[in-house]
Amino acid sequence: MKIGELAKATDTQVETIRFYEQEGLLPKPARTEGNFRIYGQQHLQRLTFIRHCRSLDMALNEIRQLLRFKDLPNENCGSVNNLLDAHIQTVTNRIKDLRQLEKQLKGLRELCQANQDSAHCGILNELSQPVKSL
Amino acid sequence: MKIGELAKATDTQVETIRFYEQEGLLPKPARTEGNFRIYGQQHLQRLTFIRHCRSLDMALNEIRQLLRFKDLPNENCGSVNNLLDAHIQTVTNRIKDLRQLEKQLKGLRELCQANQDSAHCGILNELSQPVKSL
DNA sequence: TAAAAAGCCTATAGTAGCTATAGAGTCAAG
DNA sequence: CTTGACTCTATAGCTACTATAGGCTTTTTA
Repeated sequence: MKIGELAKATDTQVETIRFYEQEGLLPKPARTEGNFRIYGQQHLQRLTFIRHCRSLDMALNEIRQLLRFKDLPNENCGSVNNLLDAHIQTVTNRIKDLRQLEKQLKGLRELCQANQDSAHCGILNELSQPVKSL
Repeated sequence: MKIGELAKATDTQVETIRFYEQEGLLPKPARTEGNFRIYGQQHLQRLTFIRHCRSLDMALNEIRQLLRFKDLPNENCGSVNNLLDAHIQTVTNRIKDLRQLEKQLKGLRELCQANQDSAHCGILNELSQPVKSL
């Protein structure tokens, strides 16, 4: 399978695949005589794994760790659980932050309902004040 | 006021201030004989505005636009409202995405409660499957 | 008064995870 | 045999900073 086919099969950009190789997430594949990369089922599976993790917003470093566990099938998988728990916590925290932010933004938005001139715009005036919270 | 004082007054890193200058968000200040930057009240106010916007997670480009409106006090501020509305929408969407993600991650986490060996870990196995949704 | 410490300067590279570009080579179809 | 699609490497760009190196200025301390 050439890189374009692998790209289609995993819904990934060609450049991204080369980038993962460079990052050591995907092993270097064999090459044709014309120097084209040739991939097999193992690559397909590994890239599928990576993309699935990315769709869950995991960092490449987290994925690197998960791949290490996958490569050592006799290891205890408690670390996988830990990693996932930590990631869930990160996401939960981020949601909390964003909700807070949303509230602030909506409050700010209410300061100017009319279309007046900038000099009297409640939003611009408020933004000129020092940050209070957050 | 020297750069360090401005940094303290606005709770900003010195490097960040120089970066804003380079980006054209802060006007170039006067210099002392020894080539140190000297800031006045205007700089303080402008940086306060920028930092306030950043604390609301606005992009530098959005801030650039807001600054333009601020600099033209006779302009109609309808664009300010539009910009803010768009930003609120972005944040709201991001929250929605993250909630969905959180759900998926928690579902994934339930696939492995025990500490077994990696080869039988429900999480690693699931991650090896192609992405279905999202 | 001299030396040490703190602060400032510029220029450059690194962070994350790609995306885009340039310029060249390879391959299949018409 | 030429066109077009695909591939190759190397490099730069994106965001918003942060960090580093190496050198100057100013302030503090002995």
